[in-house]
Amino acid sequence: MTKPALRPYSRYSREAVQLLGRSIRRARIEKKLTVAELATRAGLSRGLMQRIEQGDPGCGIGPVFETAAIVGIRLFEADQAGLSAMTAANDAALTLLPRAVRPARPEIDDDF
Amino acid sequence: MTKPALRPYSRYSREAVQLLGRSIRRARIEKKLTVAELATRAGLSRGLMQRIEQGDPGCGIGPVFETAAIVGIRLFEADQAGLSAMTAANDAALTLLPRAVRPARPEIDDDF
DNA sequence: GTTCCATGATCTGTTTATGGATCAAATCCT
DNA sequence: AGGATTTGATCCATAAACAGATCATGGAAC
Repeated sequence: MTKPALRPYSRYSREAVQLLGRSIRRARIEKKLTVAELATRAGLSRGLMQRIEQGDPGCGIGPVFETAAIVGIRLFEADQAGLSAMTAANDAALTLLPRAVRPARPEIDDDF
Repeated sequence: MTKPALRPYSRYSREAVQLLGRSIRRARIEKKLTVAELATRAGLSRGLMQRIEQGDPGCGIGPVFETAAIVGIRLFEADQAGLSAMTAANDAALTLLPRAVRPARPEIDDDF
């Protein structure tokens, strides 16, 4: 009896998390780093490091991104400057949008 | 007295998490979705949805990636097929690497 | 083959995230 | 401006993540 998933993640996001984890593992091995070594560098436990590499969706996004950065994986295909630029652009776009959303009426069709 | 961060995240990973969160927010508003609506679709609470958009590194990577996917943000700039391809390529590369890492000797230089 | 060590898995206790409710403030629409 | 509602923030109870230790297995180097 396999444990049912607590949350029904979509295939896309599940695969994305796993890809990131396995990419970290690959980069770690190529750099000849031990799981324990990488965990220490990232400031987390070996157990968590293993879960990250296995693609556990329950892992905090902070620790995952941190280890990815340490082994040299670029997020959003951008370096530090690139991230700042994207952030600025995104924030600029946000100022042009309404702050609160008024959901479109479901268009009730109740006269028949 | 401000609360010291539990974990010292690098600027890069911190900014990456924030960028993802604010990108989700932007996409959500552009799609005219309410925080509550998006939370429901993703199967999580409104409170967590807010933290995700604020770039809280403590949020699970699963919920974050899931909401990103729902609002149409592509992870690793790849669609479903792209993710599968990248996963396959990565796994192939992994088979060529040693499974266990033997850390390089510190190269002790003790004869002088 | 033998030895050493990395890895995988499991357990326990503590910390933290998360859900759900609530309230005030901000904002959108008429 | 007025009314409705989204949003932001906070609180509490519970579930889950995380750290740390331990044991068994398997791979790497010799």
